[in-house]
Amino acid sequence: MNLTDFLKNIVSFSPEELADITAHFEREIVPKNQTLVKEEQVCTKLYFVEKGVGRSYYLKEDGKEVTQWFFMEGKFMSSIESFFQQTPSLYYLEMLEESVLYSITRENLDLLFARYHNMEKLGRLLSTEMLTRVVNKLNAVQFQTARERYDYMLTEFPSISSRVSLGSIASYLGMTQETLSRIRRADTSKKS
Amino acid sequence: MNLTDFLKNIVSFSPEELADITAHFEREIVPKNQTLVKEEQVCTKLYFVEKGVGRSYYLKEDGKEVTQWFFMEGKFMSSIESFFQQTPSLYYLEMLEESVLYSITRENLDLLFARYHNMEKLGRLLSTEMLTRVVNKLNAVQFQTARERYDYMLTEFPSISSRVSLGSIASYLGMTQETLSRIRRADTSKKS
DNA sequence: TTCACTATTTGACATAGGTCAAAGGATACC
DNA sequence: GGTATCCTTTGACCTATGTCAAATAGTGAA
Repeated sequence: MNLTDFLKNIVSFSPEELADITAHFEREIVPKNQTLVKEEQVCTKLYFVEKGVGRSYYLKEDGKEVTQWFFMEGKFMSSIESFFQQTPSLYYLEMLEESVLYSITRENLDLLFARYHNMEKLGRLLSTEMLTRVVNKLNAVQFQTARERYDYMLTEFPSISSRVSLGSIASYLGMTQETLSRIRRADTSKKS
Repeated sequence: MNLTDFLKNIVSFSPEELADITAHFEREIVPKNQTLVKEEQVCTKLYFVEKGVGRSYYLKEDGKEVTQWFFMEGKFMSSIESFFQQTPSLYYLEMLEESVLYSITRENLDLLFARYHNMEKLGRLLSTEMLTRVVNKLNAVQFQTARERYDYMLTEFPSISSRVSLGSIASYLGMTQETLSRIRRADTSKKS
């Protein structure tokens, strides 16, 4: 999914708007396991994932990584609160595969928000969409069994299990990797 | 917190914009325990809570109510996905106290979004703010003990415990009311 | 191919918080 | 003011999932 097509599908930008907007993004190719933002740093960019997968995570007091979200192709990725409030990030951002990203700085994004009414609209729509996704996860995490949470995740991120390590997925789902491993075992024995 | 002041604090609207925007809202006074939206209905309005407290909740298969969110004075309240996608609501909305609300329909809101660039900006800012709140709750619910989740809630909704029933709060926090009751007991014995 | 390292699976056991049931307390209605 | 109803607390017991430790399987570098 490329950036221009993605934007066109959400808001009907004029060709001029679209050209100006995309001109403010910078293409970046980053290797597997690249960290984009560390905890405590201010996140200076918003990224569009054209190719690859990323995740945000934080470290618990005991040093364990907890995945907060996965960012697949065709999604925007950032440490949202840090990026928008320009405060130190609570999260790390990293790419889990070699990836093609389009990045935009806060200043340029603000400039586009101010310049184009349609751009604000895009921001509003993407942010309500993300909100409903997070609410879905919240409901899954809060009231479902480990088993059901795993099923929820497969609908939210269908291709994830083959692309991302067990431990990253388990912490995203709020369970240990042992538990996730046992769930998968139950699955394979059932379906064979 | 009244609507005009609230709006002014977020985006610098001109007086004309502000007057036109607020003119599209309707003041409603609703009694305690009034249901605004039922499950399966499309939520037709977005509400601003001037006075009172509301909550959204859904019913689990076993019929138990699960509180999804509380809406205090000075916040917007709706079944967001239903309102924006015009799909049947997964949630009930109800007011837990006698309340003063300002409501706007989807058509009027869309009209204002289209008419004022600043209005889109307001929508974007409110929606990212809500997103960070939901993310905070998600982190609390997913990785904290019952005790810590209770503390999180007191920072998010400081006055809630005296205004809302134990059961509503417990389900919001993803625990049973028995557990919440035990936490509170531990609190009072500690602090005396 | 082998070695070294990392990721996953499995087992035994521990525990936070759930369930069920009953007893108090508080509230509201007649 | 009494009684019905609802809300909160308490107790006894149970279960899903966590913890810890070890075995096994995968993967990449040389």
